[in-house]
Amino acid sequence: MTCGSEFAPHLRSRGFRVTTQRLAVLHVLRHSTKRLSPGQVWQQACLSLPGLTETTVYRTLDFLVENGLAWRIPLDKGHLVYEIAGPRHHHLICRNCGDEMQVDHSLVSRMYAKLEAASGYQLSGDHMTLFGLCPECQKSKRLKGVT
Amino acid sequence: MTCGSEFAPHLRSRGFRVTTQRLAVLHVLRHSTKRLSPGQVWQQACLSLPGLTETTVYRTLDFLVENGLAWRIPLDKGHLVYEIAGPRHHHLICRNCGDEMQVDHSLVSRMYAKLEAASGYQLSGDHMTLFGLCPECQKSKRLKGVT
DNA sequence: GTTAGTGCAAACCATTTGCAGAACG
DNA sequence: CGTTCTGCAAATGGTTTGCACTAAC
Repeated sequence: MTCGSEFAPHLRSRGFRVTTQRLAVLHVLRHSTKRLSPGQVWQQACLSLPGLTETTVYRTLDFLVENGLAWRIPLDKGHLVYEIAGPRHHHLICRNCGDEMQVDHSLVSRMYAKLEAASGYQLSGDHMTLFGLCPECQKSKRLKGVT
Repeated sequence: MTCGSEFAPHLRSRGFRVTTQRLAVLHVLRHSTKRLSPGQVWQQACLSLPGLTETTVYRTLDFLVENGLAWRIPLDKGHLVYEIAGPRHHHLICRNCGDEMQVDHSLVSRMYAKLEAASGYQLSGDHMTLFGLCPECQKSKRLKGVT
């Protein structure tokens, strides 16, 4: 559970307490290459902090999202995954093999501008997750109708 | 419960049965200006078909999504809403007042192409929902930190 | 010492499942 | 008539809540 120096000031400066539970959850998110469900965060955080409660993980994740330290992303069937906040990017997920790929925000920033101009909305820093078929699965076709 | 003539052929031609329950759910989706949660679909469908079960609504919605007659969209906190399938478009939702606005797919089609070119992925006909502040709520600022 | 934050256990609620009966074709 | 689909009721499982206790500051 390193990461204390990375996140503690951010928390303290806003009047929040720096607890081992929060650091454990932050540590897991910070070092995961994948986005994680609450259950997965809990399992992994338990390794460094045995006894950690699932309840606390839920509360901590909500807390981190509200304070801009983590992002919450709803996947296709409503399941939520969490990711450490950082440079803005988006994800493509393969409907067939589940592969996840990151794409830089620069690829879509023009579209954001276009949408704002057309709608008058001021868009949030939303994370987008789009679904499709990865290059490998396109080759090995003969799928059950997934598009 | 009109809509029979609109959807029945599509169902029958694929070997599915045309039931009053399916037509009732389709009717609700077809005539709603908003996207609806399963519970909302159930409530409204019950008006035209008393006795309809929530279970059946869930099964029907899944069925419709799998067969391309409806779209399932996960909102920010993982709650699912459903919408009748139709010409491709996307939604902007105001984080403050909840207002929903449609935007045409043409505004984002170039981005889809760019992403496919950059990633090698073949993207699905995904529906995007982005969040932000609608013009009205931008004016009446003094919000609780929503962005 | 105060108060925010946590653990525990119970409650919650939307969704899913098994099975017997209804109704579509 | 055979099979798909529905209703019912119970189970499920992820998430939330209340409250007493712990620990950060």
